[in-house]
Amino acid sequence: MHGAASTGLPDVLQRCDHCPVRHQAVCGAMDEVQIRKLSQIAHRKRMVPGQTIISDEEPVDFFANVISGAIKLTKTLPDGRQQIVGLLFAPDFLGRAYSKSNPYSAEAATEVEICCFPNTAFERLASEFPGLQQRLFQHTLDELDAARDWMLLLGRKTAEEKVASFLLMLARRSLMIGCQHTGSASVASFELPLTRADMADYLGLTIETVSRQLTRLKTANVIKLHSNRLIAVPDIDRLATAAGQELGHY
Amino acid sequence: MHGAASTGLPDVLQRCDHCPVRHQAVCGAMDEVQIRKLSQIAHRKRMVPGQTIISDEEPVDFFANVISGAIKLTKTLPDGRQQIVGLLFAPDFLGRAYSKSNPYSAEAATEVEICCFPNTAFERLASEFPGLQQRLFQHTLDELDAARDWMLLLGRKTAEEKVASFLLMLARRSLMIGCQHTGSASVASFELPLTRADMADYLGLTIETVSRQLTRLKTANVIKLHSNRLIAVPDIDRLATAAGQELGHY
DNA sequence: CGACATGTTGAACCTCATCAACCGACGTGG
DNA sequence: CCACGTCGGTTGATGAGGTTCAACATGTCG
Repeated sequence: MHGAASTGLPDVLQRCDHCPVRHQAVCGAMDEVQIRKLSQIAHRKRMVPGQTIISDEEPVDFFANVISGAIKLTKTLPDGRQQIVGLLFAPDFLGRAYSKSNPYSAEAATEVEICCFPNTAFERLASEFPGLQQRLFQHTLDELDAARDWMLLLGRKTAEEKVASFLLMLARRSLMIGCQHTGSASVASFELPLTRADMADYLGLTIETVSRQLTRLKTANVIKLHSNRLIAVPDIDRLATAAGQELGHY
Repeated sequence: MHGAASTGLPDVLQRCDHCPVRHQAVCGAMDEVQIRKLSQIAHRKRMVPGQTIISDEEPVDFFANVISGAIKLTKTLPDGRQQIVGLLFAPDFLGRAYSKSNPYSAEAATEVEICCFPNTAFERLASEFPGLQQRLFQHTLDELDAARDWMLLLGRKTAEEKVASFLLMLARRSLMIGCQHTGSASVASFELPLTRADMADYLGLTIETVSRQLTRLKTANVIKLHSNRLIAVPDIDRLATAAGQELGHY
């Protein structure tokens, strides 16, 4: 249950140097000396789907990098209606600077592996090293952009556009990641990191509507559903059109 | 048309020292020496309702503090559907660090007065003075929280709750501001900074629905409409309930 | 005064939510 | 081994909440 320990190597040697997100996450801003300090306060954790990572009730005493899997940030109304306000993937950063209390909860959507740092130690490191702070700032700006994109989706898009937009986001992500390895395959295929229920909570819809729109997109040959979770996009431009983004930008 | 010039005083003396947001805006983090530097690169601007301040097309070469009025940040779909993704009031900061291009437009919603700084000079100041950068970071975190609150509203709230939530936000704002002067009046009354059309774009609704929900809240005695723009809230807790927030927190 | 912008109200329509039945996969216990 | 419940997902029927279209009211400005 503990990634570092399972190899038998001392933690300090094992960690960070072999970390898959060493150069993409916030740690990317740090040099060898810095990273050594960081690795001394870091430890990995595995979570199973549905497991709560942070709650909007209790104070949080750690930050974390996402190493693998997907984490959903959720907000809930008193009567139980829920909205996913953010989705965190591989090199993303979890946690809010300058505040112990979180206005939302974080929950593992899939199997998740994270790398945790105690609050205080990490903040001290950040104040010593402005590059780290700047990286956090940058990441927050990206999250803000994403949140505002999603506001447009939630407020103004139709159910079909919403589902298509979500798939488009994942398709682009999978192409981005894929392109580093292969040359370029314009056929994106990927696995859905969310259940229908989570998709509904992310898109401001119901489970049923999500399901229906998926089958609509399937019968229109915009996507292929190999299984409940496996999706292929033969023509990404058609998907973009279905998402209401008239080709070109982005 | 130029606030500083109209008094006949030299700009450097006039500016900042008498600025109404001197201690609340990002400049609040700066001491006398810093603020003198800042005042040398700053200049005020007035805008009329509807005037575009920054466009998502063109690059932006300035930051700005909002001194008075309301600014709306908007995103638009290719077919014209629009969503307001942020609203800026008096001590707020306009502009995005680390990026020339903006993913949204900014437009004056009311009469607006802003205090502009050229991009490069301001960023140099920020790098000299980490307190300023941190203040910007803080402000960005607040914007992110607000955006995510709004995602919950857009995705999960009913039309009535949306309108009530918007009014509640303004009511609380007016109480916050009012409390500094008067002791405490639990009767909030304020002026709507947005037209019905803008409210619709903010709430993900149509003009007609906004209008109808306003009259519903009026006939239910949750609010009083003195004119199209003037609102009074006799019992703010009832408004909070109508907004779907079961008393207490926030 | 008429033209125009802003806002309200009514009627018809449509998208999406709700309620319900059903399916297949999986795990568990008799 | 199979009956059983559960979970995630699909599909259908129905209806409500909001959009759309249209008429009208009000206020402002030339």
